[in-house]
Amino acid sequence: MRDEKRSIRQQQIETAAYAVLETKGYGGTSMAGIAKQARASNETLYNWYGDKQGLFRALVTRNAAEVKAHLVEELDTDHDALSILASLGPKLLNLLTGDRAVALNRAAAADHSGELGATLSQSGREAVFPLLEKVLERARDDGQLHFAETADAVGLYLDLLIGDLQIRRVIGRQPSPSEEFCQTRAQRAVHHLETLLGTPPP
Amino acid sequence: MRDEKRSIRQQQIETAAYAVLETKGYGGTSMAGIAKQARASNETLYNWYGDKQGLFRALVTRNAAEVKAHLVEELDTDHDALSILASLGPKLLNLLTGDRAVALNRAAAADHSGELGATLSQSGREAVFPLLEKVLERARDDGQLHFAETADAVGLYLDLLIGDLQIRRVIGRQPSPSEEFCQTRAQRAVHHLETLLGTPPP
DNA sequence: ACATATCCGTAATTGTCGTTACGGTTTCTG
DNA sequence: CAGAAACCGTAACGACAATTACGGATATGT
Repeated sequence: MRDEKRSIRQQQIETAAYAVLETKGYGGTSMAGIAKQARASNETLYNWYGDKQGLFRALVTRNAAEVKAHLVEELDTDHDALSILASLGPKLLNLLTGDRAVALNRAAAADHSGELGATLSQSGREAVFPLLEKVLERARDDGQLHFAETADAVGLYLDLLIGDLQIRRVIGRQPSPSEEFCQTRAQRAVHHLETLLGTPPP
Repeated sequence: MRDEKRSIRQQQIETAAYAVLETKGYGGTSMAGIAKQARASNETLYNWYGDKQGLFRALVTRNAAEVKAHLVEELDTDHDALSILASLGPKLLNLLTGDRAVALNRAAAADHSGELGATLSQSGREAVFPLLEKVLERARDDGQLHFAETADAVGLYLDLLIGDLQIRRVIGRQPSPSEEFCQTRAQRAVHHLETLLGTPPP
């Protein structure tokens, strides 16, 4: 009962942190600003998260957990592999180029210690990667795709899906993509993947 | 004679700025730090560049000019289009993921005004794009590639070439790629482009 | 209801940054 | 060579951020 309240409050604080981050940018985000936005006190922020970096670490890890949960949900079906990719791709693309992910990437870019970047990557790309490996290997078992190195195939898929969209989002040169855009782009990625890996090498 | 000295001094100052930027990160880069590293005075920095943003704008535009110069040099040959891509790709990839470009992208990510990002993109991707369009259209004229929308083809090439390498570099999760890595990755991009666009649609 | 731990609002502390100002020195110009 | 202009080194100023501290309010457990 006690813990639930705290958990709710943390959600509120982290939501407030995103709000400040998305409107004022990383440089303009201060602990005091987050506290005011959340109607919380400085003391609470420091008691709960230790320091500024700790707060952002919490944002990153929680976000990553949510991303992974979304994807695992999609994965635990017995649909055929390529149709899994078709439904998973848009969701993944949407998550990776959404406002929250972009704000976190900006924070990681500004963090010279590299810790945020490491956390973001470990719980982002490096958590999604093995899931995609499973999907693509299932596709290979079904004879839909042919490749030798699973990691290369996953890398190719991610290149086709994400491309340089994320970096362009991060430097502010690309608006948040629409749902349809993610749809068509994910379809294109699967289509190209089929063309490139659909026929066995001689 | 006066201008030459100033130009040399500006080079030194901007080199110093990169040095600080690459070792201390964007957040740790101050005007005073750059001045000290360049053995210049604060006053000179402000007289020449106006303010901090002006200095970074100068870095971005000068960097972009150099990138474009490198590429145009490559382009003004009469080699066949795909072999131009083969020699241009590694160079482009090297420039985009090199330490300087990464530092600038981090600066752009931290700049909430979006101005640096706009300048970086306009003089980077948006300057390279038309050059690549010319190359791909030459390939189409020669019957090597087939596509309807030139912009889509260029986008596909860039996705295959760059992928999410840049964003991973920017968040500190990917070391600066080696020359050979850029070579093989660029070759892979051309190879896949040929597979995807090499045969005319029905 | 009471004692206690927690939280809010606010202020203090300390440090840094962007920007401006200034005396001394070097460099150009005529 | 004299005067002017530009540049260096350093300091000053105001703003703001991270972090800590504290009194009053609020919720918690008994």
